[in-house]
Amino acid sequence: MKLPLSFYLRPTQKVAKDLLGKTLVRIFEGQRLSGIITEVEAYLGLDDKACHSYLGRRTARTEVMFAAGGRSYIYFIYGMYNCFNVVTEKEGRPEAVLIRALEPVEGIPTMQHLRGKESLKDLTTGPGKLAQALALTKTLNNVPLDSEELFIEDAGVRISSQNIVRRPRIGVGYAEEHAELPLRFYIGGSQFISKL
DNA sequence: ACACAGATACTCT
DNA sequence: GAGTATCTGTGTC
Repeated sequence: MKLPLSFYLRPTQKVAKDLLGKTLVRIFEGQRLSGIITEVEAYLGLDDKACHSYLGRRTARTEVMFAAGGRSYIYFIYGMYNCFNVVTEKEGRPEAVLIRALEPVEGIPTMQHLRGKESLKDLTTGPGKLAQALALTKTLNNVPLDSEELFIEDAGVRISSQNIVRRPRIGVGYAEEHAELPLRFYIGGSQFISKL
């Protein structure tokens, strides 16, 4: 079943861990494209130098993060890729979870076409890759995650906390003393991780 | 198995 | 104008 919006109105690190094993679903041209979430990163708002909303930076781009949890935050990066996040916490607390990798489940041929790649392992193992595979673009920024075209389901997969690996986040070297915080979470042993 | 450069355009200073 | 929560192809060991 679809996760209720209340799922997202909780501390960001809890939401991040609880997202592992859930199924991200995108309805694209009437077809279900989906995958099990295997890797995420938490971005902790005002006090987090790696976060776009650090110190309350409020711009056209970051505006979504200030809304109540349960919306999509999709931003464009490196002139080529999109990254998909879920906004967490209550209104006014600009925090989010970046979805970094999926295990592809439904609509694999369509994902292969959207990516221009065959290999299952190259389909959704990275934030830019999975956004491309699920056709997550600017038009899906700031939509509620109980909408028709984009939502997250609980398919009953349970990940024990013993099987969750915590590591520093990827690509946030600019964040100085916050760069090494262990805010990246992934399913131990999964083949569908962006990097080990 | 790494390591590095180039692509490419939006966002904010 | 500078920097970017990335990916890919190419080169070298």
